[in-house]
Amino acid sequence: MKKIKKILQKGIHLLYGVEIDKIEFQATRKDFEGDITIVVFSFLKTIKGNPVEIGNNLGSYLVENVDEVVNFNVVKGFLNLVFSDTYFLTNFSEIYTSENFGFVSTTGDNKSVMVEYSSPNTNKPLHLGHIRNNLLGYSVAEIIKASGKKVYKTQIINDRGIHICKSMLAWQRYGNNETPENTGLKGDKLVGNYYVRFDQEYKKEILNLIANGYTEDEAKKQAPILLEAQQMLIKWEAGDSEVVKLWKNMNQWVYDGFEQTYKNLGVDFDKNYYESETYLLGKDVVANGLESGIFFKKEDSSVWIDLTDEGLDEKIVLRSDGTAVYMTQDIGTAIQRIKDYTDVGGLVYTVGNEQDYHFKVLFLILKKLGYNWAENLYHLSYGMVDLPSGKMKSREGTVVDADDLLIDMTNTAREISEELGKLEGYTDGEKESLYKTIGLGALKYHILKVDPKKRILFDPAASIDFNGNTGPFIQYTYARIQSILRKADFDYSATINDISLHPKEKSVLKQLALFPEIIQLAASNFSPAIIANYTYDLVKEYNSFYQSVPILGCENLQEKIFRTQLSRQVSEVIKSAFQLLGIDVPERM
RNA sequence: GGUGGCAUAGCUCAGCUGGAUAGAGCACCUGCCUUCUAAGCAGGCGGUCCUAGGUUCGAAUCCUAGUGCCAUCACCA
Repeated sequence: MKKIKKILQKGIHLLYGVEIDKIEFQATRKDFEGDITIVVFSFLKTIKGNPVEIGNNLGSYLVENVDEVVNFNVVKGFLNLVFSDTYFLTNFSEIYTSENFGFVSTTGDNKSVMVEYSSPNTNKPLHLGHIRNNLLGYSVAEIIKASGKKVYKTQIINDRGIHICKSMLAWQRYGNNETPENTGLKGDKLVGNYYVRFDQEYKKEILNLIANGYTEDEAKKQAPILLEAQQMLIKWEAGDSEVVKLWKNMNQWVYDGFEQTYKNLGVDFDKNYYESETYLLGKDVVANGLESGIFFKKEDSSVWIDLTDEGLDEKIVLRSDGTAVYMTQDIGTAIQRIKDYTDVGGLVYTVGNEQDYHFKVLFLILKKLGYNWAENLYHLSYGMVDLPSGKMKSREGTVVDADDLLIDMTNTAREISEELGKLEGYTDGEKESLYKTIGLGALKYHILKVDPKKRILFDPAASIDFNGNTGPFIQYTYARIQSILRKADFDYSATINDISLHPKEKSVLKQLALFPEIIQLAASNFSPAIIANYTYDLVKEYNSFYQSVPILGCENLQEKIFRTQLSRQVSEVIKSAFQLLGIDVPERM
């Protein structure tokens, strides 16, 4: 492409005596003949004349002077160039023989990136919203890795605060010493139940107080159970051994439960941070910033930062009683991370778009504190997952539970597979693992294919599709290719360079060649959706090719070899692309 | 009210830094399993790209204003 650009510039100079440094190439649209299109319109400012005539002149010049260009045509102001089959075949053999096609290996020059995702509260189980968060964060981490940077995956566990005390208190009052062991419940589910229980009791007490003449606002503040929870938080901060013991116990239950869900979901972390361990550092930093004048203190001794010059408000960073707020601990956590990993030059936060403002402020504060890495902070902000009934609310029980959803998806995959009945010879264990691969593939693809910043409407009643633009469709194509490769019991390692290409082969080839730039594009946009949509297009092209021409049944050996190689390469790219999305591919289905 | 995001086919979504007649899937209707896996392929139906202006040879895409939905503007996290 660079070569053509150079020659074209030379040609323009020769024919018209002017210099043009910006020349744009684009893939030729399907309905026209050609491979690459140059838009002649954009030259009209420097070259006066009829665009069609200019196109014809430049086209002839290129055909004469560039070996790879064998033909051209001009439609209106569009110059379509036709490339030789040799060019495509050479291109393919480079792709076919390259190791990890499309992936850029990590080099020492690039600063590492830390990607934060998941970051749950430890008072309730994970739900569909967390699933989107986890899938996005995990996938973006994989994509950045593939684009050539070292990546650390991390989460911040929100293990302190009033919400934790609520579950603790309800368990103390109504728990009868229930444990995950003696109930058989997952730890996060057990704790979540008591969080809901707290809310029920709290609401009862409010109604009671209102009946006794309190206003609603008063009742909400004066309910005994809430006061008791607040007492508990104070005791926790003071290090009360009884409370801390209970806290550790119940948090551990939750961690064990999360562990299982993460494992089922197929995500992992290199390092966990706990809010209870970083908020103190945040407080120190605020104290220093107060001395250097970045923050200021109000009469009630709360500490603030003034961001009105940046078009934002004043924002609190420390309460009047000296305790930390959300912002305080986030400042501390960020700094702690760079301390722990000195090679990290930037942080990515996977957090819902309801916190856009928070992160804008956080990034500004860190910049004002003078950290050079503060230039490389990115809030991977994504839209909420809403149900037809509206927002999901844990306290009201209107959530789609993560574990339940994973089981549902596996069940659906099982039903469909059994109906199709293509798995003779598979053991029960192999089947179950396949159902999980397919079910999870459907769910993950369904969520990842949409642009992160858009909100998703999830209807549990209308089940996720397994046909069309879906994970299983792509997995199916992969499995089909594997089946061909299993049957290809001949040597297809030779390099093919002198056959004439079928249009369908050419389309597949063009789509394949895009993979490296797609990875870079997805990385710079932090968007798994770009990978998903690319893969879908590739698979569509391949299936069309598959149905139009024979592969193993091909009579010409050269063509047979080439088509087998092409199929294999497509399956490799599917596998790589799905790896970036955290989706497995099956050998059969 | 201030700020930010979103708005494309009945539904779910693509459409890259402006380019040709706006594309897929689902749903609905036709065809295709005697050949490498039909979770597939080929075709049909379906559009005021929210509205109105502007910039440009050219706008779904950029700018301005408006409308609608969502989020946010807490000594909650």
